Amino acid sequence: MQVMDPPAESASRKEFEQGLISIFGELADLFGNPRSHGQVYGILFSSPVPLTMEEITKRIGVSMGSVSVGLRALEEFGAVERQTNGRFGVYTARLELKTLISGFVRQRLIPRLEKSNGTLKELSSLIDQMPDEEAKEAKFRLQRVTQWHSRAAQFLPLAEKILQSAPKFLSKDVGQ
Amino acid sequence: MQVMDPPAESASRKEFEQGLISIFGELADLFGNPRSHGQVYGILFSSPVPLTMEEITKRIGVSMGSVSVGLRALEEFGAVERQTNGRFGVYTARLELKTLISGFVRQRLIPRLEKSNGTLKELSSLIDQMPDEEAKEAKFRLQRVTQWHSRAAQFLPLAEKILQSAPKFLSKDVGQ
DNA sequence: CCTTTCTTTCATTTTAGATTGAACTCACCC
DNA sequence: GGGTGAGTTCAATCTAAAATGAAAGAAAGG
Repeated sequence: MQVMDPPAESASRKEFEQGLISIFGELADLFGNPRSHGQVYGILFSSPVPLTMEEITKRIGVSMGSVSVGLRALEEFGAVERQTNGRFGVYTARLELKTLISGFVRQRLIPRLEKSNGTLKELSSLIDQMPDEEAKEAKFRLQRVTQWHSRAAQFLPLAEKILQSAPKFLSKDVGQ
Repeated sequence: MQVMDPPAESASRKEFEQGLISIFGELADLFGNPRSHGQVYGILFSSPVPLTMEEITKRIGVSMGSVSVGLRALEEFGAVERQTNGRFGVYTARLELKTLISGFVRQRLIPRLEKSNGTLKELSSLIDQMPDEEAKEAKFRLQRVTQWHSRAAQFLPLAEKILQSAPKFLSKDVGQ
C-alpha cells in the first residue's frame, strides 16, 4: 500500500495528539457516548491531513471494529467527512462546534425526548381513573413535568443557535 | 414504628408513580447519572407527601444502600429536601427545574470543564517545542478547542437562566 | 448509658454496554 | 471474473461503574 505517511512525528506532536484524544474521549464519555468515538474525533481534529482508518487505529490504540463503528457514528453526526481515495477512505474532522452539538441533539436527545413524551401522554390518560383528590395532585405534578419537557424542546434549537455564532448573546466577544 | 401509611394506593396511582420513576430514571441515565438516583427523584416527585427511606426503597425496588446514596446526591444537587422527624428522615422533591439543572451543572459539568481546561493549558505549552510549520497548525486547532471551551463556560449560566424563567426568550409563553 | 432502629459505608457482585477479533462482504485492480 | 485487501458485522469478551447487603455508625428513647 503506497500512501504517503506524514514525515515522522515529533515527540511534542505526539503528546499534542494524545491530549486531544483524551479531551474528546472524556467529552464523549461525559455525554454518554462511547469514549472511543470521542477519541476518533480527537485524533482527526488534531491532524492537518486526512487520515486512513489504519492510521487512526494505530494512533489511538483501539480495534478496527471500534474505529469503524465510531467513524460511522461521527459521519452520521456530521462531525467527520470521508473522502474515498481509490481503495482507501480517508477521514477529516469538521472543526465547527455546531456539527457535534446538532448531531448529538438530533441523534441522542430528540429521540429520548420523544419517547418520554409518549410516556407522559399515557400518564395523562391515567388521571381520569383516579379518585378526585388524588387526581388533582397528580395533575399538578404531571403538568410540571410536561412544562419542563416542552421548555427543553423549545430550548434546544435556541441553544444550538447560541453556541454556533453566539457573540452577541454572550458577555465577551469570543470571535468566530 | 407508628407512622401513618398513606391510605392504600389506587392501581392508577401506582402506574402513575411507576411512570414518573421511569421517566426520571431515564433522564438521569441520559446525562450519565445513575439510574437509581433518577428513580428516587421520580418517586418523590410523584408524591404529595414526604416519604421515608423505607417507603422509597419499597416503591422503586432497589436496595437501601442505593437509595441512601441517591438521596445524598440529590440533596447535594439541591433537588430534594430532608426533614428530620423524630427518628426518621423524610424526603420531599423540589419541583423546580432549576435545582436539578444547576445541581447537575455545578457538580458534573463544571468540574469536568475545569479538568479539561487544565489539559488545554498543558497542550498550549507544548506548542513552543514544535517545529515551525507543525506549531502553526497545532496552534490553530488548539485555539478552536479553547474557543469552544470558553463559549461553553459562558453559555452555562445563561442556559440556566433561560431554563428557569424563560418565557421571554422562548417563542411561546409557557407560563411559570 | 444501653438498646433500638434508622442510616451510611464499602467490599463484593452484577450488569449494561463498550471493545475485540475473526469471519464476512464488497469494491477495486489486474 | 478471480484475487486482494479495505471496511463491516456481530457473537463473545471484557470492564467500568452501579447495585447489593451485611456490618458499622449514630442518634433517639428509654
